[in-house]
Amino acid sequence: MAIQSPKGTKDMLPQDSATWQWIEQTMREEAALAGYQEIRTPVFEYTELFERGVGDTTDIVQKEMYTFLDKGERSITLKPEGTAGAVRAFVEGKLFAGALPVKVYYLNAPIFRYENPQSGRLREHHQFGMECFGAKEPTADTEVIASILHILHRLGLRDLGTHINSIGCPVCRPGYHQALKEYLHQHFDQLCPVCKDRFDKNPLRILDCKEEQCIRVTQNAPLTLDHLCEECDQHFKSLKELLTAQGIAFKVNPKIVRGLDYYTKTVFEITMQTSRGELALCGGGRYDGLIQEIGGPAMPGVGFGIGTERIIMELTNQGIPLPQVSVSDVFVAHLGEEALVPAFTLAQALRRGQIKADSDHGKRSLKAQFRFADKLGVKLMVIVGGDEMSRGVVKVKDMASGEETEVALDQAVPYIQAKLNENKEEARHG
RNA sequence: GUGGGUGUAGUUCAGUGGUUAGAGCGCCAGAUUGUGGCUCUGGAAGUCGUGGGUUCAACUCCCAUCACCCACCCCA
Repeated sequence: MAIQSPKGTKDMLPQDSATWQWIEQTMREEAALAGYQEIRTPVFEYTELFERGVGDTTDIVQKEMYTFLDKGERSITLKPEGTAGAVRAFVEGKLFAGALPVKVYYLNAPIFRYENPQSGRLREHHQFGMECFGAKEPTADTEVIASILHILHRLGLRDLGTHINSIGCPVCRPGYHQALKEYLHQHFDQLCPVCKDRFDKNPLRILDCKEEQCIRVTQNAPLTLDHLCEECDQHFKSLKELLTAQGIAFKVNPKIVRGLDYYTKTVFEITMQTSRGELALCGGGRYDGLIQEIGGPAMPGVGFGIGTERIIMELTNQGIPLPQVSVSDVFVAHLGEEALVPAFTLAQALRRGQIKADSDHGKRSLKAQFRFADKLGVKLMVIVGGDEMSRGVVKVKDMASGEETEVALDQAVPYIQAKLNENKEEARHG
């Protein structure tokens, strides 16, 4: 049996590369417009980074990390999310000492979580993320939300849900936890077994449970929004105003909790509709305590991560046409073995002339070369045959019109350049 | 971790115990002796996931096992 890719991983095959590159290009451009620069951090980090950053009571840390000991007995973990690594690099690179805020993005960083794969869920997936370090104002929250929505809009996606919430800060959270636990305690018997377990460890997570019995209990549970301190309340109000002023439609969803412990104040999700309900495309929020937790100065931050595979899933769901790129614009066919090298040489010359050109490496029949070239989607076919070679010419055939022209071999490159430009012009005006 | 489904040609799939396991698409060739798409004709291509069992006979029934897909939980 042939070796397969590991469970939950997926190859990006050549037929998908144009789609990925198009998405990446859009992300780069939109991030640059907002003043974000690229950052790349290692695929693996010391496990402690995620235990401290993401939080050791979260599902991610407790059961979903790819953790192993390296040969030096150090505990290593493959990135289960993008923010902690970016924050670590920000602190280690002492970027906090320079001009603030520092705004960075990471492009399709591989993210690993040990889960059972299914539709829209992989063990390795890729995330684009934007992080703004050193700005506590809600304009920063608005900026990152607006950027990702612009990206999704430019890709052609519509009807996505933007959900926001505020989960408070270390000032207001203890009071909220107490209120929530008091409430849940009265209905403890009605909770699902998993949530009974969560009660002590992470009561906030119970709000996110989808078990019917728990939804019934949590319907009337106290909300973080009703227990915000003055500062958090103002921040959230201001965020809502800013979003509205930017023309961004959103819904306040007081049940959004997020699966990472570092969030403070703003949390948000951008969701898509699937046959099985809503699925998060993008998740993010504010993390005003994280930079300090990781050993940096007390400094606020806000950002998000978005899964590229899920973007592609949604592009497909919405039937949005994906970019098709012709592999080659010109194919140089040889006729007879003696023409093989001259055809190859001409293809090389075309490439030096900035033309995407290809030729046959084998001894295929002219017909087979035509069929192959047709599948590549070439615009022009060049035929190098014995008859033409003896007269120092080649034939150039326009694949769309079928029209054939004889061209002197030493004029072939400029002729083809001109011909392709002409076609391009026609396409633009037609 | 728990439950459901599916494994047959390169691929998508048909095939409910009985000759030599089929089809569409793809691939190769011919019709067109130097020309693609459309059409027609022909051809190559299979350890029927793997291991065991029942049977005169197994792709088909039974058991085990592996892989993949889907769902729950949680998330991107």
